Amino acid sequence: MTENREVSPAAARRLAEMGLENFAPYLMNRIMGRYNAAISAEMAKLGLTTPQMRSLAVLSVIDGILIRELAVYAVVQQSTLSRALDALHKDGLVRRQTDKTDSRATRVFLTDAGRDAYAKLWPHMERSYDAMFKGIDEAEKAAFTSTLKTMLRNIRKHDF
Amino acid sequence: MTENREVSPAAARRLAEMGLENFAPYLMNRIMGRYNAAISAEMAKLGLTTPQMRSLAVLSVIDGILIRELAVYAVVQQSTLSRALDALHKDGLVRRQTDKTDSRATRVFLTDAGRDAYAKLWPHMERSYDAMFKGIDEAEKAAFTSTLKTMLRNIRKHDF
DNA sequence: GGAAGATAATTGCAAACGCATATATATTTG
DNA sequence: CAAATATATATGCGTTTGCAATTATCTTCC
Repeated sequence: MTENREVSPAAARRLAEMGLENFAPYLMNRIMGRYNAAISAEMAKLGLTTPQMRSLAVLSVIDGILIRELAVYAVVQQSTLSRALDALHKDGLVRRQTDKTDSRATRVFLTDAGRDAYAKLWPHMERSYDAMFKGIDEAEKAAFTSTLKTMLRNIRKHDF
Repeated sequence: MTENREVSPAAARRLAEMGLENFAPYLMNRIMGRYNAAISAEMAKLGLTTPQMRSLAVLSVIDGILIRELAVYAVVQQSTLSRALDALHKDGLVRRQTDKTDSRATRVFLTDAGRDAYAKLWPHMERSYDAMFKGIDEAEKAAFTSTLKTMLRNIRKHDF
């Protein structure tokens, strides 16, 4: 059970040897592909794009966040986010406000209408979330989420 | 219409209550966002897009796969894949071949040059993979991957 | 304290994407 | 067995995306 071997280490195998179905990034892309497609199909009915719905979701947790931080949390490019916020603002769902101590920066806030839109959106996110974990007990789910947190800490470029 | 629930179950909480950092889809999107960005930055240097590199990776495991199956494995839309294969073919990395028993369908094969391209590509994928799991022991990694497999079975629309 | 460099957000533009449709072939059905 | 329906892939076209450049402000450092 040693981790280091003289020849190629356990992890250093080719994809074909370990099999696609044992390669976590492949599985995660497959799963998130489905999850995101399901959500965005629902969102399209409400007239929201993925960056828009992610912005609303993040803002429901951290209101008044800086745009550059929102881009990280929502996992969208800042230029894309900028345009998504334009659309959300035009629909009256968010408002932008220049930061008090740094006038280059902008904070984004949900309006009441934005909170209503999020309230419509969340049940869909929750349904997909529950579908993902169907048949997985709380202990396994907790362990899984804990591993995810470690992984995010491993590869993130920001402190959050 | 499914199981009738008198009150909201434990999972039926709003995002703000559970916190973004405990919401698995958020964590997975963050992690895969970084993973995919890291890989695609490397791939750009080799002149490959994400659909192209995913096609090569899948073909390294399942050569001669049907295009519609490849689209599922690579998690790309079929129209996008069709164009990605055009590019790969133009570069001599894959070849298309009409299926023997169904002349509507096309199978895709790696050429020798395609296999070489994949050989250059894999070390980058592997490095990111190892980075993700840094500090996570084999048992935890195995449990995590096992949960992923269950999740994929839960939400996939195909038998593979 | 002012020039040089860093950072925040936006925007122009070309490339990539996805939906809907087209084309060809298979399968089902009356 | 011909017509209707389904499936596999490709493509036309409008939308979205991402890179790079822009504008504005802040920070550093000589």
